[in-house]
Formats: sequence, C-alpha cells, structure tokens
Amino acid sequence: MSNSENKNLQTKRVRTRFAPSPTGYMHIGNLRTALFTYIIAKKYGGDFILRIEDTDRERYIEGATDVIYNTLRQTGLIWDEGPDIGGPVGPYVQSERMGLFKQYALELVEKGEAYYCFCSKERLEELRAVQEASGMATMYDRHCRNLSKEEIEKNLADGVPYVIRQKIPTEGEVTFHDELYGDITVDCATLDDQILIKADGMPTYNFANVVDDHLMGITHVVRGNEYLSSAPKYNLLYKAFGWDVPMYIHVEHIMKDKQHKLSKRDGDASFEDLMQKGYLTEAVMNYIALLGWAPKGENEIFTLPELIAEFDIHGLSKSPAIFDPLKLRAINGVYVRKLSPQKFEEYAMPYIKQAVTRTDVNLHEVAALLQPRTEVFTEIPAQIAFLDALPDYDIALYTHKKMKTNPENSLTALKEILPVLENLDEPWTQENLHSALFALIEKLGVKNGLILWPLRVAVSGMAFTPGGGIELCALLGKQDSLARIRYGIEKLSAGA
RNA sequence: GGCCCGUUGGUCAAGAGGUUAAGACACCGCCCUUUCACGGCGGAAUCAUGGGUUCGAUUCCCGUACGGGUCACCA
Repeated sequence: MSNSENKNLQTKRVRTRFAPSPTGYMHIGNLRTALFTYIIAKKYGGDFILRIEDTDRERYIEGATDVIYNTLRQTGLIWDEGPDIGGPVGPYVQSERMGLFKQYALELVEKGEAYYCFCSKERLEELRAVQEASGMATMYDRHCRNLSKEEIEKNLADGVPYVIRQKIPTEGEVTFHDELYGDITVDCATLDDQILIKADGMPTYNFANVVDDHLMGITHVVRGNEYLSSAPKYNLLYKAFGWDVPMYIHVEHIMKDKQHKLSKRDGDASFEDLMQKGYLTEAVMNYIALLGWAPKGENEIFTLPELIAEFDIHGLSKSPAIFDPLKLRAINGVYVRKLSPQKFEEYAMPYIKQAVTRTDVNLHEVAALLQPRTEVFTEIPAQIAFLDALPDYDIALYTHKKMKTNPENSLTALKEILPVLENLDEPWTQENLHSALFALIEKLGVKNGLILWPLRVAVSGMAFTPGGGIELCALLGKQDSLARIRYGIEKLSAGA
C-alpha cells in the first residue's frame, strides 16, 4: 500500500470486524484476535462489527452463535453492529448475504478478471493426483481460462455445472502491505486461480470475505496469520474491483508448545474451558493480550479500557507465542487478590461449600483466609478439605526443621496445649486463643514454632494450611479442636 | 516439496548499529511471618548458526539450520 492510500484510510472512520464461524466453542486464539480487533476499533474511536461466517452448512452446530454472543458479552467486547442488533450494512450473517456475491463475481468476469470453469471434480482430482505424484505444486491448470465465448455459452445453455475462478496474472509480482510484516511480495506464478463462486452458486470464503469487508466498509482487517499466504490473492481481488485495500494486521498463533498450536483436544484451548477451570474473565483477557503483545512500560496488569489506552499495533509479535498456564495462574492470582472480600466470597463460596459441609464453621472466615492464597478457584476444595474431616496424616509431619520440632517435642507441646485450651473459659476466639497460647509460650520459654507447629499439624493434618494453628482452632471450634489435639497426642504416643 | 513468515533467558518479551541486553511468570536465596501464601530485597539465566557490511553488530545484508503458516468447490 502506498503512503497516499494509507493516509486516505486514516481519514476514514475506523471499522474493524470480528468474523468467526460458529463452531460451538471460542478458541482462545480466536478470542485474542477478537480482543485486538476490538481494541483497534476503540483505540481510534471506531466501530467494532460482528459478522457471523456460517456458510459451511455441513458444519452447522446448533447454538453455536450463542457461544459467540455470550463470550463476547462476558469479555466486554461489545459490538456496534451485528446480527442481533443490525446496522447500516447488514445482514451480518453471511448465510443471509448469499445472493449478493454472484453479481460481483460476474462483474469480474465482465472485466476479464475472472472466468467460468466447467472442469469436473474428477478432472481436478486427477490433475491434483498427477501434480502431487510429480512433486509439483497443486494448482489448477487453467484449462478453462481461455474458452471461447461460444464454448462458454454452449456450456451454460447445456446446464454444465461451473465455478467462477479468479484470473491471476500469469507473470509479475504482487505486493501487499501488512502493518506488522511490512511489504510482502510474491510471484504471481505461485498463485492459484482460486474459486470465487462454487458450483452451488455460493461464494468461497476467500471471495465472500473480500466482498463483505468492502461492503461493510472495513478499514482494518485483523485476522490470524494463516491468511498471510492468501493475502496477495485478496489484494488482487481488491485491485480487480478497484476497491480500497484495507489495512492488514495478521496476528500469530497461540501455541501449546514449539510445534503444536493450542488445539481443542488439549482441553484448554477454549474460553469455556478456562472458565470451567476457575479462572476470572478479566484475568484471561489480560493474559491473552500479553501473548504476542508487549506493553511499553513495566506494568502488565490492565483492564480493558487500560488496554485500549496502552495498545499499540507495533507491539504485536511476529512469531508464535506459547501459552503458559503458569503465568495465567499468576495473573489470575493478582485478579483474585484485587477482588473485594464480598466479590471473592461470591466466586469462592461454591468451592468452599463443596469441601466444607459441617455447619459450625464460619465460612466467611474461611474465605478471608483463602483470598490471599488462591490463584485459581478450583484449587480451594483441596486446601480446606481437612476442615470437614481430619485426614489420616503421618507423624513425620510433626518434624519441621526450621521450627525445630519432632514427634517427641511435639507430643510434649500438645500435652501442654491441651489443658490450656480445655480451660479456656473466655469465648473461643482468635484473640483469646492467641493470648492463651502465647502466655503458654512465654511460660515455657520456648520459640513460638515449638508450640504452634504441632498445633497446626494436630488440627489440620497438613503441613501447609490457609492460616496457622490459632486461626484453624478458631474455625474448628473448641470441641473439635480439642478432639483433634487429643488424637494427635494418641497418635504420637503410639508412634513413640 | 514450492511459496510466505519467523528465531533475544525455561516461557511471554523490551530493544531499532555503541546498553551493565529492560520487565513479567517460573526457578533459587534472604527478609517478614506460627506454616503456606501475600509483600520486600537479591541471584542465576538469553541475542539459533556461518559469512559479509561497518571503527563497531542482538540490531543491516546473504546463506544454513530450526520452527510456523499455506498450497480445497473448508472457513
């Protein structure tokens, strides 16, 4: 694209589009493309358009468009025009635009930029087989490219099935401009005379896309990198029509590892999967923005509006990015900690209740202990299962190097603790437990850990718990705490 | 295989001819703390490779290797 064309584009109102096909799930890579597409529109005060590309009837899936709507709404990528709300350039569902395309193809035929092809599928398959066998590129041999007017008319009159193909120049080069990759030039000889209109009269994706984008006034085409190779052909199409070429921004894929894309099979390729695994919407969006895009400053935590402010197309990466679940977790943790206690409870309570069925434990306090220690909600049950039932633990847990504890001195500690707590007449609160136990510690003249570590182990049966012995006792209540301490004494006595 | 694109620590990445080559996650150590986590401080760790160009290349050019994409009457 020349500079003058470029300038021309920028004076227009920016319009971007997200054009998913309804597959029934929202791939993370797709969602990321939607995010960038949305951001670019909003960054420049433009419109974000949703177009559903549902022309593949064989792949039609019930309710699949709802997945698209719901995900975009949930993630805050609100479209300005779309199937459900309409707009000036509708319809926004591609299957409803099917009638539009043929006249455009015919216009190209008229101009000598496209042609009828009457080749049978059999002939094409044979051709491909031969080409493959000889190691050649599989391309249409342009058999019908120069049919005479008479031949064409006869075939048409005889009702011979046909497709319409793009007439690619036989020599020379095409250059197109991508905002990230710069100018990319390819030899026309490597380009196939691709089909524009299929035998059933419907457009191919490649053709519909170009026509739709033009008709909808799309100024910035943001799409996956897999279209980089077809971009030259699109460019030729725009030129053939005499239309303005949009600004292209091809974004790289998200990978599972160096070789493999994140795929549906991996079970974490879709937004829904991530939601199910207990991640927060905002955290997921924040993380995927960071995959293949880098902010200028050092901060990496952004709300959607902040992302819009911060975003710069040129921060996008030109190489594939590997999805790192660990970093997602970390970012999710940041968002979890930022939640208000009320909000946290709202999210966490189902998981807490899943693990804690007893009714005498204050679940708000459990939530409060959990919030700074939770990265993903689904891990909550495992952290607090001990509240319901003391797990069968090994007395090796009583050994803690830093606390200088072992089964022997732990037994002594528990025996000291037991009467103190038995005789605690004041309300069974954290504060009172704290003063009683620290009084004991002072009386015995030992380190905190020597008393508190055995206590934690006795009441939880775990080495790592949300909160220490005192918090846990407060949660469990007097009766249960004492029972667990007595059990610990028994266990240690037996072990000794 | 042809064509296109890419390659900075384990991962995401900044960097735009001269930098002690940012930052984040993860990792390690220390501090805080009754554990863990949070928080704070510190550490280890990167320019795929070979040739050029240049006084000087991570940065520019060419080759090689490796990786990705694409070669449908799918989208």
